[in-house]
Amino acid sequence: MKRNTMQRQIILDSVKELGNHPTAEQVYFYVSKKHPTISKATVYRNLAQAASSGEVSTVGVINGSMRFDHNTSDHFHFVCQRCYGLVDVPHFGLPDQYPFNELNIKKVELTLHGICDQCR
Amino acid sequence: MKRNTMQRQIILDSVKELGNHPTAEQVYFYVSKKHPTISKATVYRNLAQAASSGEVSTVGVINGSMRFDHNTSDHFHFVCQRCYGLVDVPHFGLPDQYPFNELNIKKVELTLHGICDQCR
DNA sequence: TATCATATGATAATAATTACTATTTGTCAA
DNA sequence: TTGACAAATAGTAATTATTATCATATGATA
Repeated sequence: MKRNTMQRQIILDSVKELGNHPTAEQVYFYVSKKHPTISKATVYRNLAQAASSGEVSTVGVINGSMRFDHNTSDHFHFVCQRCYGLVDVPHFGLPDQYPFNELNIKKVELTLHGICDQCR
Repeated sequence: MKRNTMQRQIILDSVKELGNHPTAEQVYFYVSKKHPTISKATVYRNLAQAASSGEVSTVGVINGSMRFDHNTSDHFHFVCQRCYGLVDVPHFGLPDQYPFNELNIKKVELTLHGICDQCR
């Protein structure tokens, strides 16, 4: 059965505290400050676990690294093609009458790609 | 200036012939049959180039590998969370009046995740 | 055909992630 | 509270996808 470890708690808290769609590496760096002996494998393991249980969500792989998201409510993303920064975009209802409704949809992922204000 | 090489041609043809959202590795395997001495780096290089020039499109990284798409017209995707198979989903118009219209959108990526018929 | 910039092939290097394993630690029952 | 044990951790090796490097080859152009 699942156990409650301090590492797990710190990792999940850190994702929330970081806020902005961090990579596993960034979570590791942040967590290391509070818990210097934590292993990178532990961070990866817990993030993967939390993602599969729905405690955090994933945005997908951007510029080679998976991006995690503390916000598990329905929303979409904008990603800058230059700096790879991520911005939340509010969810909007998708039509119900489209052909993909016959599929077994578990998750809808909508990502907008472009150049952010800072980068233009 | 850009040159027309046999390798480049074979690679682009192969993406079209394969049809179904191959990885670079799968393109390499397929291309190798026609051109046994081709280098994997050449395949990666040409796919990246073709993607940035718009000759092919990319679906994103799925299960650790970038998936390429010969279909450059506007459309969306369904990806099976078990077998990682990809299916095209017809494009539908997205609303114009949403907040993200103030952003500099170059590309809209919509991916549905679920379990495909074969896998259920 | 000579020139030269660009592409290729072969392979090394990198980066992200996962696998492995000895050790530690929550949890639960007595 | 303690003992037992399944599950998690730390540390590190291994894997996998992709990119970098560079000597050689080859399209394109004059």
